Amino acid sequence: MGDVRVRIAPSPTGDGAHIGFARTTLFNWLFAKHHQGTFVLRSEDTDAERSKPEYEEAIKRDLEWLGLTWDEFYRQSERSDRHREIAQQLLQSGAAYESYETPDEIQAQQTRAQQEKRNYVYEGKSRLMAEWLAEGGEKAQKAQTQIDVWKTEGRQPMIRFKIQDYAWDEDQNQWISLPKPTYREKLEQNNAVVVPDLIKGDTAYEFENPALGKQGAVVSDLVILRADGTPTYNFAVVVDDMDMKISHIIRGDEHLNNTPKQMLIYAALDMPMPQFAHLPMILDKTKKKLSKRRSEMDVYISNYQIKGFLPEAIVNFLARLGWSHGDQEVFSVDELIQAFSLDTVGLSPAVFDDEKLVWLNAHYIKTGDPIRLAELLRQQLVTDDILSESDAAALPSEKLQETVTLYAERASTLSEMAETGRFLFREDFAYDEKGVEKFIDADALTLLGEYAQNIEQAGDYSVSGMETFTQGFLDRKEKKFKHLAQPARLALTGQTKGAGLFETLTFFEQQNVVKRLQRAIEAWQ
RNA sequence: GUCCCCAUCGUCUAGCGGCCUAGGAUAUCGCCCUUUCACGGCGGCGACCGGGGUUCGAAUCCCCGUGGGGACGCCA
Repeated sequence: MGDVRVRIAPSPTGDGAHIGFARTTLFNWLFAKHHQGTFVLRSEDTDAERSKPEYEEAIKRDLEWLGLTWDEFYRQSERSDRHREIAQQLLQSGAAYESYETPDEIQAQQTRAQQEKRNYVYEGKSRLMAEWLAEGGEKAQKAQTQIDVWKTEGRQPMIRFKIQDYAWDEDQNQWISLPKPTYREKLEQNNAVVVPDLIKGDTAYEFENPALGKQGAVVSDLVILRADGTPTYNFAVVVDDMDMKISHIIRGDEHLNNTPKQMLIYAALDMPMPQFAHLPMILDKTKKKLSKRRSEMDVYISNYQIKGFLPEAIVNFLARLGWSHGDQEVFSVDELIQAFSLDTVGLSPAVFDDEKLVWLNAHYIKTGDPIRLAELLRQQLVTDDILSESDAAALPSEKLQETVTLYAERASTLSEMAETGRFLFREDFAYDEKGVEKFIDADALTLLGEYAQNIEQAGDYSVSGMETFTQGFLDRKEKKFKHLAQPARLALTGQTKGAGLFETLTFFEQQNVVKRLQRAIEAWQ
């Protein structure tokens, strides 16, 4: 498959990686790993308004947390000289030209389009001047005069890339046809630019031409360099992908319509095309594009981290969003790398619903390494304000591991584990009211009291030892286990649910058990 | 409005012309296990958007509808 080089190109404008981006990243990463290729991270920070260094850091942090590490890193803003250089090159070759319209004039064109109930296209006055200039003769004179006027007005030109084959002619008061740029001519088959896509197959784009009354994709001459010399997205992407020798562009579906424009730039530069693969998007529960602003759900990876999700669960979950491998649901990272292929990426968009993520997370908690989970739980206890940082740090790892074994089968997230297990680390828990009502009466209090008194005599303070001891105790009192179990659980944990009684019991020091039992009895008298 | 993409259980998906009275997972419901809660085991409910073709045969191929989504910037 040659040298596989893929990239992801986030714009650092949000608070870290969100679900959709993480999924695209994962697919790129898996593709690179599968082919022993190179995975490039490129920060598209050319939007000076919205881009911030801390956002870039947040994205890196999230990707690292997920284990999606990159081989090379670039910052688009640091490449503007190169972008200008290529823009100049296009200018020299006649594929691009200087465009002098002011924002107000463009606005006016948009308004005009709206009034005439047609799609906005760039009317191409500067384009026409460029054509005339190239033509020479009288027209060129006229064009030069116009350009000189613009210049004396102090207008700073931006640079546009030639795509359209029409322009509005003011003199004739009508749309006129222009010759197609040669690279467009070369690229088109049956008057259409065909995007070959590894996932979608071929998509043909025929362009609109108002001069011919032809409907089609709305494509105007593309602004590639703003008046201030900064590049625009569609242009910078091509230059960067070209320079970075990207072999496969794997990105969201929403970019499919950009692809013909980008292909045209490759063609104008006479550069080889990368292969394209457009992934179906991820939708929110209302079936709209998953968005940071609109979607009323967690879209940030970091939020899932805070809620106690494991990175391997998220990776596994994300992998199965739009990709499948037969009936297999659970994949280790190595299995994913092994099995991943663009051939088995689906075509339809997937709704993001975290139900299955919760299940997967529970699975990974159940099967995970207790030593690692113990440390994660330690952090979670702090995150969830159950323990102070110093108290959490002081906890012995064994106690945390014990907690993990006690609750791994009962918790879907680390946060849930920390929350349901909070009584293990704190004395100030409340008793479940319904439970007290249901299980605590005079008999239960008496039994608990006697049990508390006897417990100190238990010789073997282990799970099995306590089981034997308790059975003996109950036999003497002629009581069944069910008479003791729930009252004791309530007294020790405040809850009517939880791990086995003896496992819970032996989690504590023997004296602490007595203390907790007595405290509960006092509270219930 | 124009262009583009998509269409199987609530959700994620398998299916690439006969293996389909459509499979798995999740969610949900029931039963079992059980000191509680879970886990686990077993079972139930639940889908091929509609209409035309093509074919001996269509969830699968084609066309037309319908529905959903996306893109139409000096944002990325």
